Amino acid sequence: LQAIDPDVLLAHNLHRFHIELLLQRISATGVKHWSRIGRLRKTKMPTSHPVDRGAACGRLLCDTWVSAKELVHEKTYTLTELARTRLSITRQEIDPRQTPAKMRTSLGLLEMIDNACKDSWITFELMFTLAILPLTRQLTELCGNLWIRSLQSRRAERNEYLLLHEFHKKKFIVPEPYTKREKMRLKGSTESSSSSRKKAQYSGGLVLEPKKGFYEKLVLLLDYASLYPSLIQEYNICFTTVKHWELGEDEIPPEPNRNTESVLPSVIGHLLKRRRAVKSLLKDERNPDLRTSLDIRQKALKLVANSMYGCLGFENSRFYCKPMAALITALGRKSLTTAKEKAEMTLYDPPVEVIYGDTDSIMVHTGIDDLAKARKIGHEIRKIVNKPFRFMELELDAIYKDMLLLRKKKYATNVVIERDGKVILEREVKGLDLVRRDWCTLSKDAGNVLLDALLSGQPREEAVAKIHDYLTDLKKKLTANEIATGKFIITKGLTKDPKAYTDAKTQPHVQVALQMLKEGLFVRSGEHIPYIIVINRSGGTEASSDTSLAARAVHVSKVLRQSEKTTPKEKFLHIDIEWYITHQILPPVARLCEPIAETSPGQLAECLGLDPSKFHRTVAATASEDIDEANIELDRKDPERFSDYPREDRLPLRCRHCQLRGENDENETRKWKDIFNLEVDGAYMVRCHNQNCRCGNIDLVGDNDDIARIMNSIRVHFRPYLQRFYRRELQCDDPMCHTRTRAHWSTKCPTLGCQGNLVPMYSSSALYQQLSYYKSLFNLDEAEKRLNLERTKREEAYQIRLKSDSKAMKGIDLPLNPRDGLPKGSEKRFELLYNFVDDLMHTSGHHFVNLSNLFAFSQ
DNA sequence: CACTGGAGCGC
DNA sequence: ACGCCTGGAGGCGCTCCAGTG
Repeated sequence: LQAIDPDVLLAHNLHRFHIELLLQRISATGVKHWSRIGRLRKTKMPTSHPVDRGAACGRLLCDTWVSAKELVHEKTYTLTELARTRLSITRQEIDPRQTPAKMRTSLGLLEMIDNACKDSWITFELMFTLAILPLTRQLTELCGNLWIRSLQSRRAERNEYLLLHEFHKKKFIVPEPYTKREKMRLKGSTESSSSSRKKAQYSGGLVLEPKKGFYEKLVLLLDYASLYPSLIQEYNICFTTVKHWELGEDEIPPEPNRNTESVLPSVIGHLLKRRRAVKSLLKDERNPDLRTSLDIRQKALKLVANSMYGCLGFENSRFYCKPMAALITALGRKSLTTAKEKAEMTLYDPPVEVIYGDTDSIMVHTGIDDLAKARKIGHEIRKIVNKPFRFMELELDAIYKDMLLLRKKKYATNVVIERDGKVILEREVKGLDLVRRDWCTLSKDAGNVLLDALLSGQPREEAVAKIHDYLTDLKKKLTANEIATGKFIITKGLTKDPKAYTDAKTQPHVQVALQMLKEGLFVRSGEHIPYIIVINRSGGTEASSDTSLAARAVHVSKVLRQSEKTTPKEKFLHIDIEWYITHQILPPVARLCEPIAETSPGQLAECLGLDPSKFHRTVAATASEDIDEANIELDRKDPERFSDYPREDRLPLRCRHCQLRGENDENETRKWKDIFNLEVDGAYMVRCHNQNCRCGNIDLVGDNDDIARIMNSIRVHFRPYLQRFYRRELQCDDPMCHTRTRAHWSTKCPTLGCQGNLVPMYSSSALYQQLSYYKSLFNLDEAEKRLNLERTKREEAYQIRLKSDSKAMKGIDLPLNPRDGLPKGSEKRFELLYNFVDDLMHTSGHHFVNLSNLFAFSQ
């Protein structure tokens, strides 16, 4: 070191391992001048945190482990894995326990040296591939902090320095950071709770309720470019404009005055402006070296701009400001909501639908296949949303050919990419089990096969058949032991040192880590443990679930090694195939197939050779679509819920004069639906549609005779529902079991071997639903509200179009008020009918009957 | 069944 | 004024699992 005097020290895990190791060996072997590791003459060797204590000051410390974690997303960050994914190099690993043996022979020693050299080169290449030095240098130049700190990826400190310089330049006095004692006092002796993540301090981004399902028409992805930075600019959010010092706890500050430009928005604006400039340079640059360096510049500018918000919410930051962070997220939620509303306000045929959205994006189902048309819709929505903003910009980010939307933050799509006039599809999977490292490869393979089948564009039946075949075949291979051991590996990360876990005995990866420690291996927080679940070794001959899961987890190397040398002691390790099928394959597979009507968890389980009756509820319980009692109150407030009420449950009425009714004929039905659903053309709801009717297209609710007749119709129509309810028949909720019974002493299915639960075939809530439907037919107040809402929506949409588009839509229909078309006295009669149904509901008391409460005594 | 800690995603 | 010691560095939202009482 003294001779070379390097500027940079480089290693994988340098910060947490090599420096400490070097110092330790120096002191153990008594090497003099330890401080030559750095460039300052120091007398005392630091006892802990040598990097922070400046043991190597004067040199840059580049740790590829730290940098890779910040710069790229990987499953694990071992040198081996990074070499594989980033450099396509297969790195040879040496078990540290083999080291002493290798050191004893010259061949072994040579092997070790060779290995160490190769590792050095790999690390070196990795550093260049990730462009660690140029990028951190850019960040440092931007923010004015120390380069070595950028290499430690301390984002909060970077932001701190950027703001310090900026405020200093503008002659502001900046806040002193809190001392440790002050922090303690502020927190009011809140216990340290070192474990995992704290509870959220304020609310964050909005996630729209996904309309789950499988979409086969084009879906648009629209999102705000750099939402939080542009919000800061748009609303002039700054330490000087947000009155954060006047607020109570958990109060969201009012929007600041937008007419001045304050420090923070100008800093952000500056960053974004520079980035745009660099990007435009990049566009025309042909020299590949300059291109990479420009690309790094723009990436650094983006990183800094994007991390500003995060640091406002970071308690230990000098510029910590919870109210500002809370205001930014609140405005973000508002922006997302307005984007959604404006998108739905458009008038397309078929109407577009916002099916999902997360924080800064909305996904719009167009219902069409025409790419050009869909793109046009996207740009129109974009225009409408962006209209009022100065800085914020909604962009059409992608178009999906089809989409499987399972839950919040969990979906798979085929992205449409146009290259040289040709359309290519690219799979994108977000949040599903198969992108998570805590599922074994076997499980992910299955997931991928399923997605391939479902998103292939082939008919559903074929796809489902393929899936069933695949699972059946998989089961066969599993029982025949034809699957490689590697496919069973599950990986989990340690968030703290293995010994620090309070519930160590329930966590497989912690158990394995503890075992590794016992065997003299080096394991600590941040590492990822690969393990396999085996059959209980303590001699259990039958069920493998005798022992807890954690106790049956074994490190991969143990299982792998036993296949090489077959010592009888280690042959005890049998992979628990049954557990893998029931816990690693079936649940993710069942979740993927949830929106697919052509199959069911029971059928999937059967393919895997399992008793289907045991797995009817493998899909998360929340997936239940039953309307439970608690939701009734909520449902009542939603007048639109009857717009697609099943045809067979709708009330058929005849016109007194022409006997027109619309039960069978498609067109007629549609008309009648319009009549009774008080839809957009509300004025027609009480009129006969028969052009030649002698009623003269007047009203169906014309006089008291009509009232009596309609009441009677309702009574007659309702009777079968009531009877069905009182029959109290129960059926098994397992789709494979067809048991029906009137037994009510137990909720368990009486059929032998079936694990299902009995549920009412016609529940009290279904009955309530039916009554609510009748009611909705005659609720003029609700109808009026809805039509008014629709009217304002259309008017606004019209205005927007008028402004944004010179040739505005012609003949835009504004909905009428339902009361406008009512003949004299009809309003009164509607009220009578409404009250009639209301009475029916109350007198019969069906609106809150709960079967399980009713029969609770008998359980 | 409700609840918790832990993990690992999405944005 | 100086020596000595310690400890950790972006946010929240959302499943999903295993275990507990």
